[in-house]
Amino acid sequence: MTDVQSSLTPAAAPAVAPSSTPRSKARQQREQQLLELAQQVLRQDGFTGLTMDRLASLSDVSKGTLYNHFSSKEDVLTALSVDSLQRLLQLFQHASTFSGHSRERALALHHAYHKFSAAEPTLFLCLLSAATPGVMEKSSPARLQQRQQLEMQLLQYCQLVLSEALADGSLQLPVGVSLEQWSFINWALAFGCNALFVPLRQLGLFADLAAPQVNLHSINLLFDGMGWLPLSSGWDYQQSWQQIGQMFGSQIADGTDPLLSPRKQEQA
Amino acid sequence: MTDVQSSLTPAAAPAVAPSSTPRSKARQQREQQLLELAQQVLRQDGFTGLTMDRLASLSDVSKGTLYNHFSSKEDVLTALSVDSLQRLLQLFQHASTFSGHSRERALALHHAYHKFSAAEPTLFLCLLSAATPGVMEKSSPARLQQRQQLEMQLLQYCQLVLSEALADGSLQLPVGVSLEQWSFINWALAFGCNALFVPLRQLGLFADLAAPQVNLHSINLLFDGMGWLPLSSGWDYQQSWQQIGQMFGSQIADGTDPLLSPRKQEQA
DNA sequence: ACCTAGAATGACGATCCGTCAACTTTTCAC
DNA sequence: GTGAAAAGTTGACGGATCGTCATTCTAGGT
Repeated sequence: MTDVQSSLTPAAAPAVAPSSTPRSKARQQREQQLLELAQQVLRQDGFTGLTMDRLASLSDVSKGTLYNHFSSKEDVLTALSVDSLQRLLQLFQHASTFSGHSRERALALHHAYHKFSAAEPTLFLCLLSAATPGVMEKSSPARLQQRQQLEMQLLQYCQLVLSEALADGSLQLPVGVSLEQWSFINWALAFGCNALFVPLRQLGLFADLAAPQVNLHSINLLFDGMGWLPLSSGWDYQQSWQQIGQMFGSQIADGTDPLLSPRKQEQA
Repeated sequence: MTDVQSSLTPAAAPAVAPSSTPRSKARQQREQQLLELAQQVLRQDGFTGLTMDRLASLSDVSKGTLYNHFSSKEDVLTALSVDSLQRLLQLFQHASTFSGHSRERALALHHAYHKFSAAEPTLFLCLLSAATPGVMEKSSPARLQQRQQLEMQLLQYCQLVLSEALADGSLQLPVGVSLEQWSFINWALAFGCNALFVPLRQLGLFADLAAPQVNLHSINLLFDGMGWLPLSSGWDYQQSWQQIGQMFGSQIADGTDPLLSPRKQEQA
């Protein structure tokens, strides 16, 4: 609880053992295809348009097989959220390698989160929906646990950067405050900002240019409040933000919501 | 967009005209009873347990009449979220009268939000669910608009307190930053914190004592980052928090999730 | 007492969910 | 190579829930 320093090297390995038997390998591959398809349906016809019958008929498997992968319709949403978290984890891993001072690396984590929500609004909405009781009540315990575990891993990246900042002296922890608390607060701010942004963007409100600005401002306020050096008054974080954006440029297709995002795979 | 100063006196009046004809008055009263009942069902049997047939059979009206009030099951959830926002609005109104300096009043708003989410987790989860596409797609446009309008009114309270702080000199707006941005950021942080807290609390994790602490810390970080005087280093906001809590003591039943919260009304 | 506009009812059709007995494919022992 | 057991697949089916609508009821006016 107090000292996580020792376990602070987040593993980039997938949350579940890849179980390299050819059987379950093919199984996982098909599951990915199904999730891909579900995503496509969500984008085209909204969350109301996603039904199990439809998903089955559009795919190359039957409904029975579909239910071999997902325990319920809601389980599909949770699975999509797990997928999103795994991709976020990769982005975080990449972001944490940004060459700069520790506060810039923390900014890179926020940037990754923000860019993901902007580039993949549908997946982000899955993330939001999967946090809803109506969905959680009907999802399989296994998948819920997977989700929670991934969230923990993401939080560990936050804690990693924070601990680096403590180590290099650019940040100091006041008495009575824990590392976990500050990383939780970072998580909450990022989640809140993006959760409020995405629906607004979906409605066409809010110029796309405003969102990153406000996001950056919010992070600067938080970090300045922490006393994280260099303060925003003594560093051009606008420029850092753009540099980080360039680093991510190739990783995330920005702007539009691409139809097939993670890997282009046609169903055979 | 730039100057909302003039319209910064939030009205406490209900969002919709009370339309005092005796007909629609009775109609609204019954709608309240139905929402009360729906809430009860949600608490007892979860979001999965809420069906229109069940709601109708438990109430004193038939399904047809139910659908005269709500266009769909999801519309009930949105209606509950509208109800929640109206109660939040009242709490905000009360909070904004706290006698203290402007930063304390802002803290009071956050306190109100936090306490509401802790005292009425079910209603807060309605608020969360109603922001979900699956629910929004099936809700009536009228009620969605009502929700948005109430959110605007709540934001106006944030802007009101911020503008007071600007007026008394305890806060200064940097160039390139708008009042709306800062109030939005406040909203996002509060939403994020509570949205992450509530599910954890539901699962029994997270001691109830930790949540307010972290919440207060997060607000202090944000306000310190804004340079809002007096800074947390020069004022005991822990004490302010408790004083505000006492002020709300009678307004919100703390701790447990009371079965009949807003007004005790038995169905005749 | 009668009439009419509007409200209430609950039976009904439609949709969608999740299951399961029958059927096909794969694996593996001999 | 063969046959049997294990694993996987299928789609028709039962059940649950949604939302509607023709019918019935009621309140208020003449």
